[in-house]
Amino acid sequence: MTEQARGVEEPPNDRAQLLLRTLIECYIREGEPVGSRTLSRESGLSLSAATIRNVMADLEDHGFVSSPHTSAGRIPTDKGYRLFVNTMLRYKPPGMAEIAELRRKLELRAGDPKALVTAASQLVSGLTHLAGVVTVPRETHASLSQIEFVGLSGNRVLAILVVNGREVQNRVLQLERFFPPDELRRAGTYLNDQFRGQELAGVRAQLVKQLQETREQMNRLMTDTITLAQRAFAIHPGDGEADMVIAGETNLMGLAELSNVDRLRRLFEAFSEKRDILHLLDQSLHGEGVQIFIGHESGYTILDDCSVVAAPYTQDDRVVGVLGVIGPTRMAYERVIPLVDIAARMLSSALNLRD
Amino acid sequence: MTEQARGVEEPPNDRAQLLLRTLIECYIREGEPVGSRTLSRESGLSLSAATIRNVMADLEDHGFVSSPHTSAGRIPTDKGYRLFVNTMLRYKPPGMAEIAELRRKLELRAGDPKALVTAASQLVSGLTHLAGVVTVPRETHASLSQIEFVGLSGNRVLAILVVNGREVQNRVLQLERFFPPDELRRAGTYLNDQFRGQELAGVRAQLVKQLQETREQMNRLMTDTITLAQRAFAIHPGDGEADMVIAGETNLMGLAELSNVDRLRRLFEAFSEKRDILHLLDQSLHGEGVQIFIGHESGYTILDDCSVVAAPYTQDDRVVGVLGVIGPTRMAYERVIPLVDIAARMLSSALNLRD
DNA sequence: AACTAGCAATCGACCTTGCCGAGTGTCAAG
DNA sequence: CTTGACACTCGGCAAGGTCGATTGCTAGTT
Repeated sequence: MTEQARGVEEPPNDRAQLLLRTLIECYIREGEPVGSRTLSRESGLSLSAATIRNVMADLEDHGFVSSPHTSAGRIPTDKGYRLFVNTMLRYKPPGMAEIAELRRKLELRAGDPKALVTAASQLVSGLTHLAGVVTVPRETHASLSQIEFVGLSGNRVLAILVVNGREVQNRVLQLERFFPPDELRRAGTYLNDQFRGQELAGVRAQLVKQLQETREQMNRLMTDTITLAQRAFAIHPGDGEADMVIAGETNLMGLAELSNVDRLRRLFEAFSEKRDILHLLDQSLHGEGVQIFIGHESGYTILDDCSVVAAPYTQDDRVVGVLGVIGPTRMAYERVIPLVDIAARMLSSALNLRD
Repeated sequence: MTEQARGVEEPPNDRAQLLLRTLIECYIREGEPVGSRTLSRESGLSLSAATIRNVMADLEDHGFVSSPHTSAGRIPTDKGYRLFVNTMLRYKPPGMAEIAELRRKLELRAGDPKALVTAASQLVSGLTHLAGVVTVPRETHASLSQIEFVGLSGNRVLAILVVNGREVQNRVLQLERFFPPDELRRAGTYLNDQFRGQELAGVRAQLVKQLQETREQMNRLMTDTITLAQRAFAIHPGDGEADMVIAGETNLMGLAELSNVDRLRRLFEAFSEKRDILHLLDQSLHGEGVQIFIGHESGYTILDDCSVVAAPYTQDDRVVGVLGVIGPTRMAYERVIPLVDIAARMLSSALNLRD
């Protein structure tokens, strides 16, 4: 029994790999099934079409390529793309001009995370002609810089939290009783003195503890202050769950592989639902560097025939979000992957720019 | 010379109108060109197909219908739809269940304009199976309830404006020098005493006047306070220009009349550009009640084959935005128009709910 | 043993043809 | 003014045919 005959999952030999690479490059370029004659011309090897057919039959047996029907060349399978991406990709880094544009447009928005994310999404979308997607940074470590209370009409109070010295969060609290302005001010001063510079999560924990201790002493004023603070520091809707910004979805329209209108609609609905896409991107949060999900690998049938290339980005050396693109499986990986990589780095550095 | 022969723009006679109405109702229902036999069956008049053909020829001469080609029935032109909508529409108001759903889901979000607008957009989109679009309320009259300053890192100061007793605006100001906390507090107290309850625009004007008067007295502290305030009340980016929320764009996919992929893409690009759509909706801001733009009437070629049904909504008896839907010219006007009307009223009342 | 050439078979893409049905315009008769 | 009859037009559909590309296989070559 030869190795071949056993039909196990060993990688194909060098020649077959070269041919697979040529085939995938051709297919990505042309978008049409590649036949043996074309490969014989383009591979660089001086092999006849007949020989190539034999190799192709092997590759098909091993599941790297498939034929849409008898007598239309071969197209890569997800497994074929995976091998291609893993072991035989020749990266083409973006040109200096593109890098410069990225840097310029991102640095322009340094200091405003929301604008940065939007810009990054639009930039990668524009440069790749695919859909760009960036999750908004999650507040992993949110240290309290300042808190203020402002009385609104009725029993409502506006809590303003300044976090990490630059981001501002507003929370409107509906309270049980009216708090006069000076009481609000006193509460603010107390909290600022007590908790400035600490993590929000930690503050919450301490407040609970204090509340129990103080309640025993029946100090009404203190209890109220702490209750007020607890409300302000309560988990905010949207605190934990991430959000994302998508740009250039329209680039996906008119792509041959998504010509099925119904599939395209479901894809767009997935974009506005966000849930599945976010779950997928979450997986890139852990793991370093560029992650690539090819076709069914994502696990979401909506993304069949689509690939996702994503890279985490950091703030203060912690991963806080993911930048990536979504496009057809047949995308120019050799250009997209380095671009996503660089864009994620630039976004990180723009996020960390202090002003 | 008979009236007919003069070929002027007089409306067609009753019978022709009835036939036109039947034709349009048929076409909206079926989506296919309507022939003379169908009309003869459905019109209720006992006329033969031949007679109807004569009437149709007249209607075509007057530009109310057109034939895609010889020997395919007739379809309405924009002008035909216009006459239909203006003079012979039989409204079908939405059912109680739908009205109840609208009211419930909107009242749930009373007090949060942004959430209201999003919900309204999704609701009308869902009920009509078209794209829902709502402009966010413009702050026509913004009376200052309260202003507070919070020092941030560096020379930056966060200004918090509470407007109309409920809406909160944050503005980060990059200042020339450092303002210590007590100076910020004094400025806040001064401005609150001076301007509480006044219109933002008025405040701006008064500040300019005060600045000139005070400058002559060389009161450094006062000048600085006023400069600070001026910055806080400066025209905010996005203050003047409106924004909007679109929901259910995907409903437009797969509609026969938008099957042209390229047209669909341009339409979606117009959605994300927003500019043209906003201009169009602006026209509905003035004018009362439901406005309808049919096909080319909008003046934007992107919206050819599309109609826009929109109605302004109010806050404190002033028009502050527009609620509407975008769909194919061939839409069920008799259901959509009353729905948009009611939805706009409900949005108004939800906006005016005090809590 | 590896490679190649040749060949038949297969299949999709594309075009033509013919035909059907739906629809129109016209005309003469009622 | 209405009607039925007739000729004509056009899109859609199915059947059939050609063309080209590609494959699998086999037999021959290096």
